Amino acid sequence: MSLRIVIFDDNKNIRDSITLLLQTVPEFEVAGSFSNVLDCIEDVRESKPDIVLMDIEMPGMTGIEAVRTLKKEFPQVLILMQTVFEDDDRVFDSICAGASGYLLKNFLNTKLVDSIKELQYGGSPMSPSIARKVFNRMQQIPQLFKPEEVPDYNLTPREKEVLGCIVDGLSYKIIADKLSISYETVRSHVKKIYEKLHVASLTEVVSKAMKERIV
Amino acid sequence: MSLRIVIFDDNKNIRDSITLLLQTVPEFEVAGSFSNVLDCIEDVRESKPDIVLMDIEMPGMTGIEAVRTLKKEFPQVLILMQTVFEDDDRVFDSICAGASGYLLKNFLNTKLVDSIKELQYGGSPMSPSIARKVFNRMQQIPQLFKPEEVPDYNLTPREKEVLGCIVDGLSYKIIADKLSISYETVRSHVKKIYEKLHVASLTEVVSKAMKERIV
DNA sequence: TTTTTTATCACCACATTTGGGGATTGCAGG
DNA sequence: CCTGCAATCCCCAAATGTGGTGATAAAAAA
Repeated sequence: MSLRIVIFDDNKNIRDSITLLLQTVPEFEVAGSFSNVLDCIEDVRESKPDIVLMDIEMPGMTGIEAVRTLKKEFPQVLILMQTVFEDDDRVFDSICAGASGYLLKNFLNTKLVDSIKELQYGGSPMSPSIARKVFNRMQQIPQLFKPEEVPDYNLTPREKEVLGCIVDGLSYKIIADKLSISYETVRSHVKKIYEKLHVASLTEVVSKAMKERIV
Repeated sequence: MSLRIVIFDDNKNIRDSITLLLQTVPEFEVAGSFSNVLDCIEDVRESKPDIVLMDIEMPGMTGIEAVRTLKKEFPQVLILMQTVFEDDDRVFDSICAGASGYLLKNFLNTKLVDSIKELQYGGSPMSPSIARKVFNRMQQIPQLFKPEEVPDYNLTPREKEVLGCIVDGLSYKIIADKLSISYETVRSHVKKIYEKLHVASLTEVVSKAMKERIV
């Protein structure tokens, strides 16, 4: 049983060379090839692909928008981004839009066929630098991935309140005013917070509090 | 120049076979091989590896804990998880702990050498099913990965560098030291940052920078 | 009931940051 | 060539934050 593939890319040369490349694999079938994604829903409805190769930079609508659209209409279709861009925005946008793989174009010749097979068998092929970006991003936002481990530091309610003000960038004086307590009291709370968070400056407090989403 | 690799795995057979496998590659050097991670800091300090292969299931301390520990002490060391587990918890825990790759053991023989090379050249090798998991997870939490509007504030490279240090909680003195510039220069940069971000204190800088993901 | 924790306040000495001025170099664009 | 700007450095005075060592009253836990 053959694997139906369609290509969206505004560059005819690329479409053609991809087509040629894919035709060297018996079980692949290029079911369509389009220069823009304006009618992508119709195109996909008619060509019934298993896998879509999607460029990002295209006239009219971007490939990323098209991914969003297609995934809503055809959730089972696997989409492989193939593009020259590797800025974070476009990479993560594509993934969040529903792409299942992200291949940089300089890897096209050597990796495209393998990547498509990997997609088919439940993988998510990416170029190495993309994979690293993904890892880094996941490490930057740890609390999203392990909602379990939210350190508590057992701050008291009042301390949390003060902490909130600090994170908002308020000075001790203003905090004292806002909470209707004395400057020295604010200081006391801050000292406790320092102890409990194991830090030694306001900037560290803000940084730690935001990273670990205590606020 | 050779690449130093150490292995943590409680199974001697596996350690030995990995060692044999790696020895077939001239530029690889197995700098150590340990059956547990209880002394991993010491082990790594002494063997000075570029890359650590880490099993998860080990007596005493898990490989995931070890990753966290090692990454704190030796941020530059790249860690490749190599394990039989592919439940979401352990996969994402490992990544968030600081691993730079995740290889299932049934891929060891065929992929280990390639994966290590990929790590070295800035990639993050994963077994296909792991990659798919990662994509799925990122798609589940889209709004947090979506790079909404990321205001730029046109900070200069140097200013961004200083900003990074501030967010890390460093004081002007330390920053000056770290960037090998004078205290007064740091101040100049900070003044500029204040202007550009429209803030008036370090805490506001940290807060704003983290909220808007400038860093 | 006694002890601990929480929230409040105070003082001193020291460190760090902030706001206000300037200055020099070197580089890129008009 | 001149202008603008990034990056480097300097000084002073004032504001703000930090570390240490207290204290008191009320509430919660033991």
